Formats: sequence, structure tokens, C-alpha cells
Amino acid sequence: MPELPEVETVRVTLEKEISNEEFAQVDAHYPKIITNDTHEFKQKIVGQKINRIDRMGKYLIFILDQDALIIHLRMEGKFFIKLDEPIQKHEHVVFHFKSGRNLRYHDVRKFGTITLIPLSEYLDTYPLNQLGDEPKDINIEHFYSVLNKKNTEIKAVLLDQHIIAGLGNIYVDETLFLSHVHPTRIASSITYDEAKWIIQAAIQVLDKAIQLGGTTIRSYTSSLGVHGRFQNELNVHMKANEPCPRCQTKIIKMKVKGRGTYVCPSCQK
DNA sequence: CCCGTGCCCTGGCGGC
DNA sequence: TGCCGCCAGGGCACGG
Repeated sequence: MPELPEVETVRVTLEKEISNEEFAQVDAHYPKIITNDTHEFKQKIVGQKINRIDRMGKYLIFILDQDALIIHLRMEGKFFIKLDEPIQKHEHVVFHFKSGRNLRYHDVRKFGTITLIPLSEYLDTYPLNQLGDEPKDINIEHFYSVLNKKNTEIKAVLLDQHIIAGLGNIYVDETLFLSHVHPTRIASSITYDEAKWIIQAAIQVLDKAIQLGGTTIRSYTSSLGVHGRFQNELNVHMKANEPCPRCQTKIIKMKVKGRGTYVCPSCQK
């Protein structure tokens, strides 16, 4: 489940590995991953070079000569760099470079998406034009005024990428724990100070996770075998029945808007 | 506009 | 041991 820190880890690794590579051919073994018309996609991308790799929220953005390649890894998307060797199970899209190396998109659940959009439009086009600011760029007054109008649980608001970009299930649980806010609180009841604590906690959690290369739990590993270490820093996520690090109360697992949610019932209000 | 539900997909796990 | 059924989850389409 790559969230902002895992995607950033992938971005850094990929930029180091494949900047300046030129696309020679694309094999789409499972074409649904690519949201463009497959034929047009291949025709356009061949001959372009990777100049830079950016990230916005959980999206990776390959800056090519004419177009931006916009990638969302969803739950289990990952990349591998290989030479020409047999295709493995779950390698759905293979980008062949002129150098002879391949970039392989691997995704057990096939939920990820890859989209090619001209450089002149990509920031003003779906999906990136829908994206809210990341926690580090959020204006607190504006965020507070948005919360004020929301009649839904705070956890759902923090997961909404239109409002705030980069947080997923793990980091929302951790952010709410650090800010002492209970995930089922109705957003409009959040005070200005709590809104400020939430943003500060989100920034702190994401920064720490980026420093540690992200979180490796379940089946998710970063690209190229990189393993994050933030799982050792988790306070509540996946900690059902363990003592709260602050007050020793048992962490409970509950459902919030259908999402597995971990909370300290005593010190999150 | 706002919010809830179901869908996409497959490996892994619990239950028997 | 083997099989079945269900769950996980980000984001969108759709419906009330």
C-alpha cells in the first residue's frame, strides 16, 4: 500500500536508475493498466527520454521530452529494472529502453494506472488537477474552513486526496494518534487547534517515514528490493490489543468507512 | 453539491 | 491436506 513516503522512496530510486533512458518499445501484457489507447500510447512514448521523475501526492510523474507519464501504484504496484529475460507473473507492462534494460510494472491486484499526457496539459488535466495540497503545503486556515463544512468522519476527510494529498490508511491512523484525535470525530467538530495539530502530525509522520524509506508491511516492498523501516515506528496501525505507547490502554481495531482503523480509545478524543 | 455503496482484482488466511 | 469463501484497499462511477 504505497502512500506518499513509499512513492517518494520509489521516485528517488527510479530517478537515480533510469534518468536519461530512452523508450524503444512497450509491451502491454495487461493493457487495462494503461488508461490511454494502447496503440497511441506506444506510438507516442517510443523515442522519448526520461528527463526527470517527480511526485505529487501518491502519483509518480516521469517527465519525458513531450509528455508526462503519470503512474499510480494503488495497493501493490511496483517497478523492477531488468535485462531481457522471461516475463514473470504479474509483470503487466514492460518498457524496453534503447540501452537494452527494461522497466517492468508489476502489480498483483492490477489496480494501478499509467497515463500519458502532454507536458503542456498534465497539471491542468485529470487526475493531477483534482489533487489537494500535501500536508507540508496546506494552508491551515483553508483546511480548517474545509473541515468546518464537512459532515463526515475526520478519517474519511484525511483519506480524500482532493482535500489533502498523500495520506493513506496507515499514515492517517498514525497522524490521528499523534494529534490525539479520534478517527470517528465529525470533521466539523474539529477545532482550529486540532486542525493545526493534525497537519503538524501528518508532516512529522510523513517526513520520518521518508527518512526511513517508507513502511514495509504485508506484501508491499518498494521497487528494486528496497525495504522501508518505518513499520518499526508505528504507534497504532496493526497494533490491535497491544498497549498504547502513551497511556498503555489496549489499542483497538475498528471499521471507519469500511477501512480497518486502529485507535487508542483512551487518549484519542 | 454531498455522501454512501459497489466495483475493480487476486493472494492469503480462517474455517472445516 | 485441500478446498471454499471472504477480506484487504484507493479511487471512481453511480445513485439517492
